[in-house]
Amino acid sequence: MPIELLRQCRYFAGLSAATLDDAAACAQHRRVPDGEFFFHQGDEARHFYILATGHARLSQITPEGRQVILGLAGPRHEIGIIAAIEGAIYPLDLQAVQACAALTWDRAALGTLLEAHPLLALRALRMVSTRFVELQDRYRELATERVERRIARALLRLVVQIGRPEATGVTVAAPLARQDLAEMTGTTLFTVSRILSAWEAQGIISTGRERVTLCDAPRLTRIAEDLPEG
Amino acid sequence: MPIELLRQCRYFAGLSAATLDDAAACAQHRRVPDGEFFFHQGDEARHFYILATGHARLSQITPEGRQVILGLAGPRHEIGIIAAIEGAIYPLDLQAVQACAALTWDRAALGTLLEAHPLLALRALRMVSTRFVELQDRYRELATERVERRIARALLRLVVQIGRPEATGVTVAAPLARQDLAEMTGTTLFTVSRILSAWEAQGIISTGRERVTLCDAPRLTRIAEDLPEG
DNA sequence: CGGCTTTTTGAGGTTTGTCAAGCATGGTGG
DNA sequence: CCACCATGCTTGACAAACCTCAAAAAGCCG
Repeated sequence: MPIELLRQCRYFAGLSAATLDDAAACAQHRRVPDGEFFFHQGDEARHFYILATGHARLSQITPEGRQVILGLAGPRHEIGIIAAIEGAIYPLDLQAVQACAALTWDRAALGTLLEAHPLLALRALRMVSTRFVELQDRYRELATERVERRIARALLRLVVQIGRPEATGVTVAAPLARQDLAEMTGTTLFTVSRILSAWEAQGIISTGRERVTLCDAPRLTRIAEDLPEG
Repeated sequence: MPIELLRQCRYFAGLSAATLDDAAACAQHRRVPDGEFFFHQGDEARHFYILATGHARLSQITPEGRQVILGLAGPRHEIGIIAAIEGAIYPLDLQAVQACAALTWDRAALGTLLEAHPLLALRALRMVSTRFVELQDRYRELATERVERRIARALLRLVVQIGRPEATGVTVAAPLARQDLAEMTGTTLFTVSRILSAWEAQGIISTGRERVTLCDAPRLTRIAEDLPEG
C-alpha cells in the first residue's frame, strides 16, 4: 500500500522499483488528528512527510500574531524535504485541518536513501525549485493584482489541487472558512465575504459554512485573468 | 582568481580543493554590459552563474507588462542553479544594471560536477531552500505589512546585501530609482517618493537621483519592526 | 544651454480595511 | 426532537491607506 502511494506522488513517480522498495522499507506511519500540528515553524526539521489521507494547512505566523496561509496540502503531497538538510528548521507550521495519515521519513532514513539513490537529491532540487517558482508567481500576484482577482486565483488553485467533483460543480475538499481564504490572499474575512456573496449572486459559486463550490469555472477564470466577458 | 571567487561564495564555501579545482576547470567567463539581459523569463535554463562584478536585477513581468523586482544580485551571488535540472526554464529575467562579469557553467558541466561531487547537489538543495524561505518571508510581509514598513525592510535588505560604506552612512551600491523600490515592494513610485522624502526630512536617509544612503539604521529598523521610538 | 529622465508635490478618487451589529448554521445535550 | 450555544457569516457605515493623474521642479549629460 505505501508503494502505491509513492508511485502516485510526484517525488517518487517513475523511479525504479528498487528505489520505491528502499523508500517504503524505511517509511514510518503517522496519524495526526484534526487540528493538531505535524510540526511548528522553528522546529528542527527532522521528518519528511507524504500525506496519504486528510488535508493540512501550511501557514506562518507574523510576529504580531497574524496568520498567513501559504497553501493546503492533500493526499500525495510531499512536505518538509528540507529535513534532508542537516540543521535545517521548518520555515512554517503544518496543521491538520482534518484527521490525517501520512508516511514519514526521518533524517537518518532520508540520508541513507539519498545516498543510495542520487536521483532523489536531484528530484528534491526539482521539487523545491518548482515550489519556488509557484511561490514567486504568487508573490507577483500579491504585488500587482487587486483582491478580487487574488481570491479568484486562490479558489481556482484550490479546486485544481484538492477539488472534489459534485453534481453542481467542484467543491474544495477541505474545510475552508472565509478567514482562511483571507489569510491565503492577504486580505480580510470581510472583503472575502463580500466578494463571495457577489459571486454567489451571479451563480459563479455556491457557498456554505466553511465550504465553497465552484459552479462556473470559465467565468471565474475570466475574473482571474481579466479576459473579456464571454 | 576564479577559485578565489568560488571560495568566497556560499555555494562552494568550505568544499574541498578538488571540488573547487573541478568547478573552476569547467567554468567559463561572461561579460554583460549595462542594461543587457543575462537571460529572459521563459528561456530554457542552460547556464548557472556566479557574479564576479557588477549588479543585476532579478525581475518578472506580469502579463499586463508590469514589472516586479524580486531582488538585486551582486558579486558572489549565485543565480540559476535551476539549470542543473533537465528541461527547466528560467522563471524570471536577469538584467545587468551595471556592466557585469560572471563565471558560468553550462548544463553539461554542471551535470558532470554534480555527479563527481554529490555534496554539490545537496548544497544546491540547501541554496534553493534558503531562497525559498526568504521568499516566503517576503510573501508574508507583502500580505500583512503596510507600505512604509515594506520599503523600510527592502532598503535594509539592500544595504546588507549590496551596501557600500561611506562617510555619512551606507549607500546601496547599485543604481536604485524610486520606481525600482516601488517594484520591489508592490507599490508605486509616487508612494515611494513621498515616504523617502519624509525619511530624508527626519535625517534617516539621504537620497539623490537613483541613489539612497542609509544614515540612521537603528531608526529605520524601528520603522521596519514597529519597535517603540528610542 | 537644451533635452532627457527622474523626482517631487498636490488634488481627488478608489479600493480596501475597521468596527459594530445581527443573522445563519451545525453540533450538543437535555 | 428541540432549544441552545459556539462559531462562522453577512451587511452597513465609516475611515484610512494608497493609487491615479497632472504639472512642475531638479538632476544629469552631451
